[in-house]
Formats: sequence, structure tokens, C-alpha cells
Amino acid sequence: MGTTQLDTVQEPKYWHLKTVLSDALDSEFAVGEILPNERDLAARFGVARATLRQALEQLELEGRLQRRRGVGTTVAPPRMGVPVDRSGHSWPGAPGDAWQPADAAAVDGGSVPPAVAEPLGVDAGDTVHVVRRTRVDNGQPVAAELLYVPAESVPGLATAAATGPVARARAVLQELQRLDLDGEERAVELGSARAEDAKQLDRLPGAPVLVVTTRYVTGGRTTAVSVSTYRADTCRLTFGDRDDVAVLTG
Amino acid sequence: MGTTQLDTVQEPKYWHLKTVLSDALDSEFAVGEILPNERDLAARFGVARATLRQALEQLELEGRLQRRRGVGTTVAPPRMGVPVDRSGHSWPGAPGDAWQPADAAAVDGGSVPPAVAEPLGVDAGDTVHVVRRTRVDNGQPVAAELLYVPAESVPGLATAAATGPVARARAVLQELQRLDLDGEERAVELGSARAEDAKQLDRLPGAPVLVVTTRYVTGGRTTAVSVSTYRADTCRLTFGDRDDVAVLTG
DNA sequence: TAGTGGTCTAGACCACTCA
DNA sequence: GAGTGGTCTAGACCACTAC
Repeated sequence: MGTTQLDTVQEPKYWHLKTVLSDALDSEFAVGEILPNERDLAARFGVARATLRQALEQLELEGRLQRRRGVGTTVAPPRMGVPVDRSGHSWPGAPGDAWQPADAAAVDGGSVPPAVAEPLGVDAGDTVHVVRRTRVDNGQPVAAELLYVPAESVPGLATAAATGPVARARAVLQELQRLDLDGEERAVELGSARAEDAKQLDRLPGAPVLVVTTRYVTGGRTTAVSVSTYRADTCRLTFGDRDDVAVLTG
Repeated sequence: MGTTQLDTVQEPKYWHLKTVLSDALDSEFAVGEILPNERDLAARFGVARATLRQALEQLELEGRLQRRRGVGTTVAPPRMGVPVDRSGHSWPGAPGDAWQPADAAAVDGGSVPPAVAEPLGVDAGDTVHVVRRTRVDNGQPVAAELLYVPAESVPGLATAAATGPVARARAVLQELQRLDLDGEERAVELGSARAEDAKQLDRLPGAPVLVVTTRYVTGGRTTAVSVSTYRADTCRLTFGDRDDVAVLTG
């Protein structure tokens, strides 16, 4: 807005800008509304476009804005709560889970990421089934997943029976249901979207994501590992021990 | 390294740079080692410093690098696993939890963030105790927390008894232990460090953080809410239902 | 084709750390 | 005081979207 000459305390311009914009978003804009373009905004605030962009990037990181190339910058809706654990442990693919199987492939144990191969105890020469799944909430893609299942864990799998990619994925998931599940162990960390994930999530490569790594434990052994990649800008991951979630914000 | 003229496919320079640097980190550098400074690196790769910095920022976001003004850029150790839930539910401040109480204050219900006030059901005029705690793992500050406890939840609290700030914090925590805890409900989302948190976490304002919001439920009502802010660059939050965590990576 | 955000440059100065 | 990363500028061109 006007001139702010209390720069006696050194506060980066982009930080101050972010605060001003954040307040403006609360008071003067509605969800979905399009902001002025970056060149105009920069001129209005008397800063270089790069500086303005630094402020916008922060606000996008916090889920306040959504930017789309060729379109513009819009005010983002509040983050959606995405339930990550289910009350009572269950295997992926159990009835009612939120994921859609996409395809499956059998790969060599040497080609899976070390962070996955290690807990599974697989090496080069072993076979690992990799199931791809996606998750759509509120009509929007929110997550992509790779589920790693050593062939050893599903000895009854009839590999030849399935014809299409989705059928192959379902076959692996169905075999998992036969096993007892003793427990799950999860880790959440910040990452950036690989090119492949970015495409599925409708974001640019490098976009911030929340990576959830889950170990599925049966009889003291890790029988499967999943790596789920959630859009960090639109998702708030929820972990509840009660069924009636759907609380807090909208 | 050398010239890479397979730019037939349009891939941003910073993205390619990031890949090259990431590989170099794996093969040519040890944890803690100092990289060449940004001006030298940019010259070496034949790009502007801003472009080089874009790649470094990504790698820092992924926890691969650590940058400190006036010092340099170093290779970061693998993220540490930080247990967020405890086996068996328990109140904050229960014996053995990883947090250090810092201080406590009684504030008006109108001045707590809406995302906290709403589930607690507090309004302006109500009194809410705010306990500040910090968490240090491996000699490094990893998280800062604000715990909101409505005065209504701890009617037995003797406010005048405590003398120092830490004692006041402990007094609130001790009162909590008297209540039954039916369940906890958590949410994890990406945020950026407020100036205050940044100082405690030894980071610059705006640094990416994982914000864990926990609702403590007693008899169907939310009796306390905590907002914990973890350094996203150094932490991997773990949620396990088994005691013997301490697995995966180092 | 016009307009948007995304990438990139070649500078400059500042805040901080440390010898 | 020398060297580091952090901020900022004023441009330019590119990739994408929508009309």
C-alpha cells in the first residue's frame, strides 16, 4: 500500500511484502479470485518482479496462493484434511481405502531406492512388485504412491492371470490381504516432486511435497513398503485414532 | 561438469544443475564437508549465481545441504528420525517425553489463532494458558511448541504458586496429568517459520517447517491443543505403533 | 496472438562469521 | 577486513493457456 518508512529495523522487503499480501488476502479477496499479474503487483509495490515473486512463493508454500503458468495467480482454498492412517490397521487395497490402483510391474531388487530396499531386505537378483496408485480427493489429485512388495511376500501371486495394468495391480493388492498385518510404521518428511510425480499431481517438477514412507510389518518382518507423495500446498495430513475425523477447518 | 548439449528436451538449467550436484554430493563429498562458494560454483557451471542458488535451495529443501550465512554451504547429514507419537497415549509433560518446558503465560481467548480457538471452543473473555516448549535432539534444536490449555481444563491450577517461568510451565503440565486422555488427533502440514520460531530453531524466518497440530481429547471434548514446529530440513517425523523404533537410516 | 507465470542473466549491496 | 550467503534490481526470453 502506501510508503512504509519504518525500515529502521532491517526486515527483508519480500518478508514485509508477504505480510501485506497475506493481510490483503484475508480482507480483500475471496477464494478462487485472480490476483493482478506479477508485473503489475511488483510495480504497485515498487519492487522488482523477482522480489515480488519471492513473497508469492512463500505464500504458495503456505497454501495461500495457487499459481498456474499461462493463467494467473489465484487465492487458494483452505488446505484439505487428508486422512493418512485408517482406524485399525489394514493393508493397502483393503475395502474402502482412498487409493486407485494404476498399474504394476516386477522389477529387480537392485533398482529400488536404497531407503526402500534396506528395510525390505532385498538385493539385486530379488524380484519386487511395484504397484502404482493415485489418490484423488474432492476431484483433485492429491497424492501418488509406489508400493513395493517383494515377490517373497506374496508367493501365491499368479503373475500370468492378469491381463491389463490395473488388473495386475489389483492382483498384488489382493494377495497382500491374505497376510496378517502386525503393524505399520510411518515417517513424514519434506521433499520435492520428481518429474514423474509432478505430472500426476498436476504440478511442476520440484514442487514441495510431503513424502510418507510406510513400513508394513508382519511377524516382525517388513513385508511391504509404500512411498506416498502428497501435494504439500493443498494437503494437511491427518493422523487420528478416532473414526469421526472430518473436524477442524473445512 | 562438462558441456551437456542434449538440451533438445527443454529442462530448466537449475533442475539439471540440481541433478549434477546431487550426484556429486553422493560420490565426491563427505558429510560436513564445505562446498566451494556460490560465486565459484556458478562460474564453474557457467550459470548466473541466481540460477545456481535455485539449485542449492532445492537441495537444501531436500535436506541434502545446509547453508549458513558468513560460513558457507556444507553437506548435511541424513535427516534424523524424530518420534512424534508415543506408544500409548499420554499428555505432554509425561515422564520421558522429549520436550523441555520454557515458560507459560495466561492469555485471552481472543488472541489465540482461530485454528486453535475453534476446536478448543474458547472465545474472547476466556483465559487460556500457553506453554512454550522446545525440543532438542542430538544436541540440535529441532522443534518449538506452543501448547494451549484453556483455564477451564485445569481448574485445580494454583496460578500463584510458581515463581519462575519454567516452574509456571511445569505447573500447567502437571495439572494435565490429572485428566484422563481418551485420544489424540494429529495433523501435519507444511509451513514457514515465523520470526519467533526461526530464532529458536536457529534458522532464518520463512524457513520451511513441518507443523504438527495435536488435539488432546478427554470425554469427547478437546481439552488442549498443541502446535509444534519442526525443522523440515533436518527432521523426518516418525509415527510408529511399535516401541522399537530407531530403525531405518541413521 | 496476447497475456500469464517460469527461467535466466549480470550485476550490486547488505548482514553475518571468523580470523 | 576478507569471505560467505542473503537480498534486490532491471532487464530479457521462454513455455504455456486461452481467446
